[in-house]
Amino acid sequence: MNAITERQKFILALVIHDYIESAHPVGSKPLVKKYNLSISPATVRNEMMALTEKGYLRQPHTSAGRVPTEEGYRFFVRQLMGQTDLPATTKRTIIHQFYQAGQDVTRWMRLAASVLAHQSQAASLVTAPRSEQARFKHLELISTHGRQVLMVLVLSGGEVIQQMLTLAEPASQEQLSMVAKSLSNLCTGKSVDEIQSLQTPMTALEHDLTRLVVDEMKRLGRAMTGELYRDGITQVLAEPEFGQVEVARRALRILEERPLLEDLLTRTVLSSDPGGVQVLIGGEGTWEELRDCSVVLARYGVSGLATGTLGVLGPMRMPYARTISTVRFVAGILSDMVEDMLSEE
Amino acid sequence: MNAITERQKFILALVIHDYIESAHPVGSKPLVKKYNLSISPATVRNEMMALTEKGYLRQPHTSAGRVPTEEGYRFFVRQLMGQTDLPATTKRTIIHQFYQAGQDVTRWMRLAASVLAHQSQAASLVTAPRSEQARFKHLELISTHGRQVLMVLVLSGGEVIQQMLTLAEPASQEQLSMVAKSLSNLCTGKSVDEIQSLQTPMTALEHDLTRLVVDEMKRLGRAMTGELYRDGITQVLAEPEFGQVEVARRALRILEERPLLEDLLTRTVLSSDPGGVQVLIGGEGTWEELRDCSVVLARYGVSGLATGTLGVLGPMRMPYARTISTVRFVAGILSDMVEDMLSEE
DNA sequence: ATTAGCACTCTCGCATCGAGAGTGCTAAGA
DNA sequence: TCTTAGCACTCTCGATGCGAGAGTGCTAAT
Repeated sequence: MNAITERQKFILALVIHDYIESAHPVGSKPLVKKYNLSISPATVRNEMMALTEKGYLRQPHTSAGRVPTEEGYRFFVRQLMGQTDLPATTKRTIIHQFYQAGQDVTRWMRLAASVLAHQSQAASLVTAPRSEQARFKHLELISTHGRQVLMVLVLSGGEVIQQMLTLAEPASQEQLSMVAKSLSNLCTGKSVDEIQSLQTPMTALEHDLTRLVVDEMKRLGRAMTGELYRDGITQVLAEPEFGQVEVARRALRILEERPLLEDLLTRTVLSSDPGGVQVLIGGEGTWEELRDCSVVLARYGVSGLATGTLGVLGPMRMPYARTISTVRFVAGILSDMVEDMLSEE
Repeated sequence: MNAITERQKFILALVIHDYIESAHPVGSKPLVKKYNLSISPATVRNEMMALTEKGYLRQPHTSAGRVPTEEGYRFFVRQLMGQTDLPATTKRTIIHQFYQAGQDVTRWMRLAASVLAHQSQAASLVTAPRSEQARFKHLELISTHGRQVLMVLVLSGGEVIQQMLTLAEPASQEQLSMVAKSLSNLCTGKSVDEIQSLQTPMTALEHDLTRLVVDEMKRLGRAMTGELYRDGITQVLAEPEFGQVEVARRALRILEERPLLEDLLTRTVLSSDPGGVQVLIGGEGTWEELRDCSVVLARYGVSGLATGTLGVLGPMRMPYARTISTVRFVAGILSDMVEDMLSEE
């Protein structure tokens, strides 16, 4: 009984399209006029009533136009919105920018955040790629002064960990290089667990260093997300729905406070595979902070080896088609780059 | 003729104090009552009139209380505000947190931003320490796959630059280590210019690598500020003066858009020595974006070797005494840490 | 020099009102 | 049965007016 007719779908799509564009409740008469519909406002009104009953539209007050509900947006995103793609020229520009950023992961991240923010006119978030099970790649010990040593640990995902440490006994750079080399040979390609259970005989120094390496690898493993890169915070403040500062504040908190953000990511894309795009509309009953917002998230990288998250936060009235294709496109670029990086190594 | 009397100073200080606390224009009668003044409201009014003529106070409209002008705040900060210091317990807590962060520069930065934001209830900004004239410290070449090599370049300020590069000819890890070692010996302690003008005979590979090293060091030198760390953006949105989103947006842009920020830093603290705290009140006629804000900035680190900037952005109605002492304190901690790092190396 | 008294001014909240927009319903037409 | 013209109704929004309250500036007395 509750099946939605084709015409209703059409009108729903129009209403959403118009509302996304204008941010004003959509009335029947202007809608007919604007899109040159061959049906009368009265008919549109009837259909709107039906859509309101089905829960896809609502009216802010008795006599105002219609506004999409969260359910309406969801239906739109799932079934009505065509699979669009970014214009070829836009794509080329973006790819060119990434190309110029060279091999510098930090610059990729910043650039990705910037591109997402500008393309979607919203706030963006990118987390640096991380290996779920990082593998040891290289260890370097650099003598600095007295017993102070700079340890540089390189992992398979490209992560570089630097840590100052103080030796029990002074050691020359030659000795340190020897130790680093032998440990590198021993551990290369091994995971934390494998290194931890090594039974090879070692000197005291080697033993201590191994412990340190294991500790650092574990510490990195515990951090759920890598470094965060954000952009477009001020952009999103320009949206009319954030005219009330409390609304903006509530939404932006989720980008600023790590625990909130990690909760969100953990319960959505963190476990998903790279490729798919997830759309969260209006907090989905779970995230009070996102009540008035939508979030488009995707995971990028190579599953099981090195992955990261990227996404966009904007008002619920968001140009979904464009945003989703942007997110998908940027995720694809970053995935390619991570892949390149891994295959090169 | 325009000398300000002691009593006027006293009243000005009271008005500012009260306004900072309440965010409401301060009237003569409530002021007398609240602070149990031994003079009458009428006298206070006369003094307020004088202060208004001198440009330290103004009235939002004919019949409202007084509000401090930018000039008023400046006078207050320069001459009226006593040198306060953070409570000892607060200091201890902060120091403890830094102590726990170990030697990880990234964690220092994040922590510094967080402490600044929470202590001053405003938005904070910290830039990573950078060497003005970075010196070469160590070079490492790590063979990864085929002709792909990961170059790790360590500079005196502690900066680590990683860059993937592709060799013209394949080379073994042994060969690479040899080259890295000889170049390290050659360049250690040298500045870009010195490396660039080296006349030592080299192999083609060494020559190419030297060029790369020089390029990277120059690139880093061009970037005026290191990585940025921000916090407290949502905190500052809670301040009543940012109830108008456009006001908040205007102010926050300066934190988000690098060019704006670099302009601000360049023309204020970037050339100053670590230690001093600079207070910018209401844009000082130069920064339109900061019209309604104040910024407290300081430089930290070791002059000429490695320095960074930190600061706080909040409404003009800001608890200056507390904010300034917080900024000074955190700058001191970071300076100590940078100093330690440098002396250890 | 200080202060009590007072008239004056301006904001703010509240109620009122009319215009405008858009609806829901009804009844007529295809 | 579906569509549509017509119409009364509802609700928002901006303008207007008004009274209360707060705080000032001035004057005159101490």
